[in-house]
Amino acid sequence: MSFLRWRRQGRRVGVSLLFVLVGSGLWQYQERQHRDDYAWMGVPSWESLTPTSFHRVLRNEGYLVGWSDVRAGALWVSYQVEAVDDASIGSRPGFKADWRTLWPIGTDSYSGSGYDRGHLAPNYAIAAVHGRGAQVDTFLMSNMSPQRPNLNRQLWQRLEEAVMDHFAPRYDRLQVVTGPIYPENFMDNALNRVGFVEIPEAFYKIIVSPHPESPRALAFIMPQNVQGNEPLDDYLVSIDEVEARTGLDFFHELSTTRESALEGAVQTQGWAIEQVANRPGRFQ
DNA sequence: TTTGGTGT
Repeated sequence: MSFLRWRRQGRRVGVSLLFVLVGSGLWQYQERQHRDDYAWMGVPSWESLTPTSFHRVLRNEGYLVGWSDVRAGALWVSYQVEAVDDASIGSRPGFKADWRTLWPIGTDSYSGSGYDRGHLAPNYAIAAVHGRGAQVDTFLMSNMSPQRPNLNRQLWQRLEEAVMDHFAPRYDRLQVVTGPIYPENFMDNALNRVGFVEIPEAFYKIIVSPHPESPRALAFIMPQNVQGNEPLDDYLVSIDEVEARTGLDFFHELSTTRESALEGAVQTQGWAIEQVANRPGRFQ
């Protein structure tokens, strides 16, 4: 190879490298922007890196998913909502498999199990706020978690309705993080699955009014076995409690003082939860 | 039906 040709090739490699660097820089920038739009103060991270807390972030229209390959389920979903004027949404799209999970989780994987395909990012709220494309994405099987019918159709539904009809109108915008809770010892529950999907023992939902100066938050943990007509405020917990049960660290970009103020205790002032705590469900 | 499954 002549010296000139070698130099030309070198330049080509240099240009290609430049493209890769600029391209991946842009991609990372956009990824960062996207995450900021959907996850106030950072996507949930693990408090210590264990096989059960490791997750990959799946991007969808309207919400993000933290997917665990070990659980074959989501550890969290993150999205934002605001009050909407028009309550009507499109009809329910069909459930869809999600090839990104690698696990073969089909739309019929839950049938006959006694568990519902419970939405983590909810159909109604995502559709009403983020549109039809986002609504379709909520029916990905990666957004489903095995949920007992009495929880999914009643207590959990009442909580999701309270988010849109009662909490969202009180503030400009809400950040919601929600997901499953598994037994403390992985081996105790490792084989308790619907198909490949591990069955949680409870679910959490964190609702934040992301005011820069004085953020406010509510957190709930609801177990699988409920009647469905219980008062919502029976299930209030601190965010610290959710972190202890999940091994996740929420809103880690907050300063230490802000984080402990927001997460250390149950603080219901401003939410008027007593007005919705006993509102009946739509599907008795 | 702002949630779903079952059976056709």
